[in-house]
Amino acid sequence: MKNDEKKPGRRSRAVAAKRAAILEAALTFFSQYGIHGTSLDKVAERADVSKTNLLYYYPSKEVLYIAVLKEILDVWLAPLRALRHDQDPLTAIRKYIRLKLEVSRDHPQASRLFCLEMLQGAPLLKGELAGDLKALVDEKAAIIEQWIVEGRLAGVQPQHLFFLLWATTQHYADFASQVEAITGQTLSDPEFFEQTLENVQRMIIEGIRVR
Amino acid sequence: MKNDEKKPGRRSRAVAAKRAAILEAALTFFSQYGIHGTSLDKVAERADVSKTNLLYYYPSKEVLYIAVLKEILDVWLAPLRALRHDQDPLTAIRKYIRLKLEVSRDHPQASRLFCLEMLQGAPLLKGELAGDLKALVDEKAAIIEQWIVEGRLAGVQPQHLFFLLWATTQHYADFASQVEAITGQTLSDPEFFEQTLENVQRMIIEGIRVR
DNA sequence: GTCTATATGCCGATAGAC
DNA sequence: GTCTATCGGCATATAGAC
Repeated sequence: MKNDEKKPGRRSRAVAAKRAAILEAALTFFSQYGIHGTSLDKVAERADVSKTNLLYYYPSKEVLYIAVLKEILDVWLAPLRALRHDQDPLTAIRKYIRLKLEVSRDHPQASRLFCLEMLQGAPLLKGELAGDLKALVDEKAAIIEQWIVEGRLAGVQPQHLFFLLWATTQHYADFASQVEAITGQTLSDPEFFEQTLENVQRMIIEGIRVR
Repeated sequence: MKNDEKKPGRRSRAVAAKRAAILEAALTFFSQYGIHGTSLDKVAERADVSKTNLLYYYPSKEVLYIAVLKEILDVWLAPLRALRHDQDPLTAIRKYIRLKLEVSRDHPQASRLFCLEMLQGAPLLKGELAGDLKALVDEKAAIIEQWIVEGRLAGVQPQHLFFLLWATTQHYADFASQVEAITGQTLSDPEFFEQTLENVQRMIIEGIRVR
């Protein structure tokens, strides 16, 4: 209690580890079955704590769910934050695609939970969406627009470009089972990852019209 | 019982109407809350039948869920079926984007339920995915490849092109709340629909590099 | 085919000892 | 902080009358 935030001692470090274990276990199930399809028993078992103990750290299922959501939102936003105007437009977007595809490879569960939340109308994320995300997107959209004005990027509406980028990169995480059913491969296969990256970058930058 | 399939009489027509009402109500809830987040009470209420009666027509929740899934799979596949080799490649793909975007506008719930199922690893659709879908995709991928060989389309791997097309068009249904949070608009607004279509078609066909 | 009543099981959350 | 025991509610599904 004394030093919960700063200079974590042995005790609070153990506590933090436990909270982290619970969060991770929760993400595993929430991202696949949703909040309703997940029982606290399962989460507790996976995190190797008792259900009562879990409820000691997170007083209700919804509190736990929101805690998980907040964590993943940062992961999801990180690549976009990296977009700056003092870069070459095409290089920047190529890099953005790589970063986002890495998220799909390394944090597919985060991507899926985010998607799940959106499908439901984002009831628990509406605030963040209208606030933080909207502000961030507006800021980055201005960069895109400037590039277009400078004639360094073809004329498209920035929001639609973002949607195209998000949708395409997340697809490999959210629809992984479909991707696997059709290609027989996963992003965790380095060869398939590079091949995917190459194709996505090329299609978005160059389009599919023959020159 | 006599003529359940052919020449539906008054009785079986009434039955069919009831089954349809149940399916529609079920889609409404399943697509938003998933199978676990949906109670049969709610579905029954919405379809204006008693819960017991619902269970008479669909003996279990899972049976009902699968029935709904099967229905929407057709809707989802229809645009792809329309793709033929004897078309101009770019015209065909432009049209495909329009059809798919119309599905996102007119059947957003179907799109969302499909997405939800994918997120879970498509446990109840794995069979169809590996069979029907895979076959259809292979067939259509061959068309794309032929266009490429003929020099009428830029060189990309057909599967990745499909993923790009699917992801982008479905995004406007599945992430509608995000789209609305950022643009303040919906596909049901005709102006926004045309603007979206225009942007998506241009980005995919032309890319974002300046010429 | 449709109803009322109910069996049955699961799960979130709390009480209270230690 | 962690445990055992348990409450209370909800939801699927069935039994059986009409």
